[in-house]
Amino acid sequence: MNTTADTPKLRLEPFKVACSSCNLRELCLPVGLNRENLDRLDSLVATRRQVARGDTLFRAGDEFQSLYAVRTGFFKTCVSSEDGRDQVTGFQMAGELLGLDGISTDNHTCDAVALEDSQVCVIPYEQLEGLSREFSELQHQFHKIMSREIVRDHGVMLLLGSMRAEERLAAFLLNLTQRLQARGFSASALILRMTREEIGSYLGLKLETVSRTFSKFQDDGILDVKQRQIRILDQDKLQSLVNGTNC
Amino acid sequence: MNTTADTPKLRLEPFKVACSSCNLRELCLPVGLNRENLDRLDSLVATRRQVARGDTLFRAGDEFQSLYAVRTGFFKTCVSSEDGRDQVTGFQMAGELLGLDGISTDNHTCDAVALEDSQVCVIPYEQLEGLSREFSELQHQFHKIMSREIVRDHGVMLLLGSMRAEERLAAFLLNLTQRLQARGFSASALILRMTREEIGSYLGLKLETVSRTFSKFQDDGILDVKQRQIRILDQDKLQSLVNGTNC
DNA sequence: CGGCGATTTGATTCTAGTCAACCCTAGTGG
DNA sequence: CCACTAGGGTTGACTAGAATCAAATCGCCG
Repeated sequence: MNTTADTPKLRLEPFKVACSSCNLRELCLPVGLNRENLDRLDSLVATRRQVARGDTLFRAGDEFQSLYAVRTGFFKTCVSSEDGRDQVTGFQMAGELLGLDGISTDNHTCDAVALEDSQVCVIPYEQLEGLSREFSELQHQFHKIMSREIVRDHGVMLLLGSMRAEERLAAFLLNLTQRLQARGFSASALILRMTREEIGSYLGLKLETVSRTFSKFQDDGILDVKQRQIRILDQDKLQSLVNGTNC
Repeated sequence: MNTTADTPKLRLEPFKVACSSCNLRELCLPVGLNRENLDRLDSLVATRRQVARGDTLFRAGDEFQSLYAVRTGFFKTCVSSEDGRDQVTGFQMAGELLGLDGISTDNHTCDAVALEDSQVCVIPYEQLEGLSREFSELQHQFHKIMSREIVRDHGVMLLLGSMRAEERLAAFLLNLTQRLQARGFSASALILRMTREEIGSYLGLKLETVSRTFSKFQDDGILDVKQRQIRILDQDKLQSLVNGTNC
């Protein structure tokens, strides 16, 4: 969950930074594009946007115009029902796309909130459609990203529908560390960017239950928990909670 | 949930039936296509497949090659974790697409099982990508369908993460009748094609809880429940359960 | 230093899960 | 035609796990 977001250097980078030179290009939209096509994508993804911690990138109801690729920082997305209930539907880190929900009705259906000072690449959607008609690699990669989101959501449904609190938290932590590891961070230490309440909302638990479960993992020697700093002491035991291996 | 599936007439239709003459064209992939483009889509969606009740259209792990549009009948999709837990992720009726999950890894990630004798249109995916590069209406409609699936999944996450049993079942029934109504069926009477256990799996409840909740709705005068035949007696009360209006 | 939001922990309640028995209904075969 | 059976469904008694309510503590920021 550490990103380079908090190094002041980033702020001084030129406003335009090309996909072709982005260190996330192996994780983000450009996967599988050759040099020529990368250059064309660059011309599309021309602008960046800073989003300060706590600010929203977009809200439910906002007109949908662009997708956003997280460049640095960390986001949550949440939907809410008429009666005020709300549900965190995901946490997004560098290289992940935000805004796919907006395509269906031309309006966003969830809020995207920055959990730390963040920077996103703005991808005008109409232009993306246009470009992806021109070269199939981009088209295919974009479809894969949408499909992956669907598969991810099904995984969350499995978690919410059939796992107990400990299993949910274990699965959540393993998922986070896996994604962090893919970005070059440690697999065993992380700093949570979200509150217990946000974790709880994502996992379908109350914040007290999240807190208790962290404490239990600490007691069991699985984790070292210091507020939002987490160290995984026993990866195997965590994994076995998800698998149900030792139940 | 009544479709024309059980009229023997259908079986005698020619094997090829065009999207352009399909009565689902306002719900399915062809939305927004003009006549010329419809004809081109027809050439792509050339084959049908019958799936008998209880049979699988595809299984998790199967190679992904095609999407499927439900023409008649009713399906469920379910994912399962390594340890055997499984979760129904959706129920699909006429005009809805199956198989979107497969794009992400070129393998399906869930099982699609027919809950009644069904017929699907086979949409070869590579060809769909090709055609949607050629005309933007198809491309856009396809993207909308994927996005709608993501939005739908977020709704289910909200349901699983924050609703109580009664609210879940009420939301489920309202969603079903809404979709049936869009297909010309009654908004107040339906026949469930799935077992209590399958409903429970979808809603994150045990089958006993589903059964008890049906009974309670019956006692409260909200529903008339005769096995799988449901009649909605008090739509407003059902709606208010979802909204939390009268809690 | 004071205050606030976030977190932890304890005590209690309540919802849904578990286990078990029984009941329908449709389909089977004598 | 009817008894038999199996699978799905209902209901009851009890339990477990998470929610709720409440209080105390921590850590950060002005």
